[in-house]
Amino acid sequence: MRQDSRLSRMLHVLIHMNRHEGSATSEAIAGMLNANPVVIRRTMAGLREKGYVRSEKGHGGGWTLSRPLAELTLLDVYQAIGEPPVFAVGPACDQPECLVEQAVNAALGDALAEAEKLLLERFGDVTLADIARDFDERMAKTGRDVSHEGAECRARHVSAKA
Amino acid sequence: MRQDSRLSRMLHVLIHMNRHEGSATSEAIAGMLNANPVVIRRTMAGLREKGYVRSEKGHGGGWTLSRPLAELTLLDVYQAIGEPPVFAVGPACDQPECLVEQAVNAALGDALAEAEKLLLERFGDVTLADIARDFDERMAKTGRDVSHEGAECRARHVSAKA
DNA sequence: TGGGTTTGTAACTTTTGTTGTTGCGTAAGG
DNA sequence: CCTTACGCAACAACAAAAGTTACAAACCCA
Repeated sequence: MRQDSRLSRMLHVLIHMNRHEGSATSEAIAGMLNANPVVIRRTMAGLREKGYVRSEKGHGGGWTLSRPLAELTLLDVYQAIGEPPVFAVGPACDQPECLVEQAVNAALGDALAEAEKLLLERFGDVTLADIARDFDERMAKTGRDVSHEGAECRARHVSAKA
Repeated sequence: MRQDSRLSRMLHVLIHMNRHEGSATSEAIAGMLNANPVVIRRTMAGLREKGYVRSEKGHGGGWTLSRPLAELTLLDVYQAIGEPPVFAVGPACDQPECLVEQAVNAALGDALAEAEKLLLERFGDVTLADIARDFDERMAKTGRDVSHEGAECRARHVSAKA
């Protein structure tokens, strides 16, 4: 099953936007993420509805942050993109008649629910400012900001198997 | 993203096999799960390699359990089917050059790793005998075993939205 | 007002992974 | 030797994210 990268992408964008003066167009953002402008608009729409970003049309338009990163958690962003399914494993059937399958779903569901609860709690604990701070530390170590200077991430479609 | 139902299915099968005298053919199992015999063989192959089940060809052949349910945990079964990815959300890129993306991946990865650890711990805590016991309780309440008497689960492809 | 810029959206294609299907080989048994 | 089953490879169907195309709507500036 393919993984949904929308959350990761939105986090990435928001932090870049914070380090950016003025607004960024979908085109520019798509360039940073090595992605498609329309896909960016599609995904950012959720953030706009929540009031986390604003978009403006026409000359000098684009996207701007409308609240500080310290007031945004991973959970906020996750919810803004529509709370997509967290797990790639799950029951074969949601409303089984078979009592065995009901018991299986209950056991599996309990474990998954617990893990999801923990995950969302962790998401709620981390603000985008925390991530930005981690970025600053990484940059201090490296000595320079290599983000988006040249080659973008091209490793995405490389097979994981050796 | 579509959910992987192999774990759920294998749990379902194993418990039925335990309540079954003798062996069950792929055809019969596929009937119980409302699935395809070839898919069953494909998935059960992993369980066979681990020694959890045996398969025999020819007349009277089929699949049989080769160890008690109390000695099988959800984790064992999960590993037997090849430890498929647990999460449907994940990073856009595994080896990003961008330091922002590295920081995002670190934060996201930490939360996901913690949730996965908890999930697999829970999987390790639950034996198939536990699930079978839960089934017995459900049957006691209902008064009869309605499992696979008539209609199978057909709700699978029904839209979740109202 | 007119033209270029940029978002908003719908429709369609591409891609990736699970599931389903077909076909043929092999082993077991009567 | 013929039927029953599994083993396996190759391919089709399907679902969901991502990419693409096309066009409308809003905005800014000259």
